[in-house]
Amino acid sequence: MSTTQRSVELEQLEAACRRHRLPLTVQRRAILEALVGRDDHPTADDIFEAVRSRLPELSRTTVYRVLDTLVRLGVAMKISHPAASTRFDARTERHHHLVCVHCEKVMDLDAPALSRLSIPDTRSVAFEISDYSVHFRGTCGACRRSRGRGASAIPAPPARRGRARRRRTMR
Amino acid sequence: MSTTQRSVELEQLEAACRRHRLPLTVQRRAILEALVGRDDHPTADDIFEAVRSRLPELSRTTVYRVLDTLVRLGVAMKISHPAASTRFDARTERHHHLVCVHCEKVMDLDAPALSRLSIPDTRSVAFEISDYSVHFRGTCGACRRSRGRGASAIPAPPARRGRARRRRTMR
DNA sequence: CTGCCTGCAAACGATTTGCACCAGC
DNA sequence: GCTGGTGCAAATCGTTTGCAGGCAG
Repeated sequence: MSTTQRSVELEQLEAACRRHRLPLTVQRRAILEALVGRDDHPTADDIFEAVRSRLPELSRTTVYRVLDTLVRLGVAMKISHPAASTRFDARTERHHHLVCVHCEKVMDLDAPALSRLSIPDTRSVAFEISDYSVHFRGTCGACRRSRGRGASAIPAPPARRGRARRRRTMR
Repeated sequence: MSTTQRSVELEQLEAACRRHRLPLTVQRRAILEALVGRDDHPTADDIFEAVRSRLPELSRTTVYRVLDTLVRLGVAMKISHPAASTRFDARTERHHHLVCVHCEKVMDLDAPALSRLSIPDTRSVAFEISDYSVHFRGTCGACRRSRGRGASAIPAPPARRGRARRRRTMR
């Protein structure tokens, strides 16, 4: 799918770069494209792995820097997540998340009713709300199957992900 | 406030420890007390600093381990936050958060209407929802004042917090 | 007693920074 | 050509782990 078709997001990036007089580099395009192409809320390292095949010279540092730029340009978002590493999302319209407390997977949830909540009055704390999202915690299908009903009140700690072991002589 | 008065949370901890046959150590008490005593959603390191004055022997490792235990016992929660380090909260009932996108401060928001949302149907994705919270993004009073209305679409990166520089010869 | 817990030091993983070079515009 | 971007290596920060005692029950 799509070598020629430019996604809406890519056009948003071009516009934003022009507006802020930031160069539209190959890396910025490629990283945004990789982010748009998936809905699993990847970490910076996930993106690095994904883009590497097309841009072998790419460095992890650049991925961090570009993702940060995309967020500042409003083309991507960091999503709130209790896990160690930050996850990103190219969907910037209002939507909600299902977070599995066992494996920490995040799924998108579109629920029009939830996207029309009345914004609470926060003038007393001088907070100006610009947007919101609802986070649902629970157990995903896979974890439900793999743990049966006997699950204790103490959930097992989620498996650590790591960056697929490379570097460092691993002795 | 309270050298003698035991908070509800402390009693919950005692009960939970007894139930799971876990020893009720000084550190567990002290750390939970520190967490209960504040509403700014501290990081593990914030707690470490806070408890150190009373327990000078305390190690950072223990803080991490105890916070993790408190979460597993259901006496505290990790809160979802886009920032690097995990933040904790001793309020375990359903409530909501205001997160400043500039300074990353988190404020609690009680809004009974928001706590009675109808749970969406997630059977199609086999996800079992156990609880939820609403995250509002926006600008807090302090940041609003310190940045005037001319604030560009590019928010400044939030100041890094760090752990108040200690260790490492700092050359 | 016995097992879980703590402190310490070191390992680790995620992210940032300093610097020299390179690429959009 | 100027300005900001990128790659590399090393530094940092947050968090976890291995191991030798210690303490609650």
